[in-house]
Amino acid sequence: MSETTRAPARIRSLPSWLLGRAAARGHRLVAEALAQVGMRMMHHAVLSAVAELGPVSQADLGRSLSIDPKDMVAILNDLQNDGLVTRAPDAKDRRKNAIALSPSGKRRLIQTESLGREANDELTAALTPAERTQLMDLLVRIVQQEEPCTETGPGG
Amino acid sequence: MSETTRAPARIRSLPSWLLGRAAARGHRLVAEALAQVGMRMMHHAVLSAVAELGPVSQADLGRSLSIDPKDMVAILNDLQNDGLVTRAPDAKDRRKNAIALSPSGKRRLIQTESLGREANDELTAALTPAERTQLMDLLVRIVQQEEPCTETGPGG
DNA sequence: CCAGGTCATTGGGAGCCCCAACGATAGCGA
DNA sequence: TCGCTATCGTTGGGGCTCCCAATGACCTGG
Repeated sequence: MSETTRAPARIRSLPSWLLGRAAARGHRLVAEALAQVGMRMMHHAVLSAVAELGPVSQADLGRSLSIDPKDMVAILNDLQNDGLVTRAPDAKDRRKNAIALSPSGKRRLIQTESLGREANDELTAALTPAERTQLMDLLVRIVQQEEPCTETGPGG
Repeated sequence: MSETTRAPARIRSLPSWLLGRAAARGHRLVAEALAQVGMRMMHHAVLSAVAELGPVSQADLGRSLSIDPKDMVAILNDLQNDGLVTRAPDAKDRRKNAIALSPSGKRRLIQTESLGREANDELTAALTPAERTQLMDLLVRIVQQEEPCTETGPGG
């Protein structure tokens, strides 16, 4: 078979298709890396978000990361069972849960951030640092199309 | 509302995350567009690939598009039921099915290609044509990392 | 003929995404 | 105070993509 099982140019020329393929590879690499510590991409994302946003409700967490509330429950159950986050009722608003990072969570986050970086380095191995920056810029502009603003005041 | 439901910078800085978000938006846009003719992204991809590769086996199709054989069966069942492709046993190799485009499929493909283009234009609306080209180039290089060769000999 | 590989098909399952509903709570106006 | 509306966490169902395994039919090489 000199046959090119090669790829249809018409499909390949669609950004949506390439994005899907590239995202699939990125997900695979990150998932493999995080599996070393028994975590998934979403686990790491939530852990990282909690670290940055401080004690935060599940709803805010979900909006920040575009995670479905249903999935958020499962993720936080996992993280809580592993002692990586605390889930306490918010005194000011008893509907909310205040999600915060535990000491274990801090330590785990250091690991997962390192693993995530490695995986992303491999993902973008074919790119120069400048190209990687360029890629991020382009992707941000694509993604931001669907979250027009939610402008956050600068002085918190 | 000084909504700081804003996004964790640490996660946002990961190419894998941005790729995932961008791909999700791309998939959503394309899926919405193709739903107008009762098709999904994979349907269009297969249809387009069949048009380019001519009569082709399901296995080759799957390898070209990174589609699981299991999913390929379902997709081709749909396309065949809609009369868009023909699925005939290959005379040379009776294991294979020769998938080919029907006249209806040709017409449908024209529609779906148009719809796909529109959706991708919306997806990349924030980008200049040059930036879009740049994005494609970067994505191609990321994706090609995992399909090293399949060398189609030039001098065949 | 036999062994090993490929092909289409079937099955199970994981992970991410979307929609809908529920009880509990908060905020507001009457 | 009583409703009304909205949000929060939770549960349920379902769709789409991707991965792994197995089967019977078929091709190739020995």
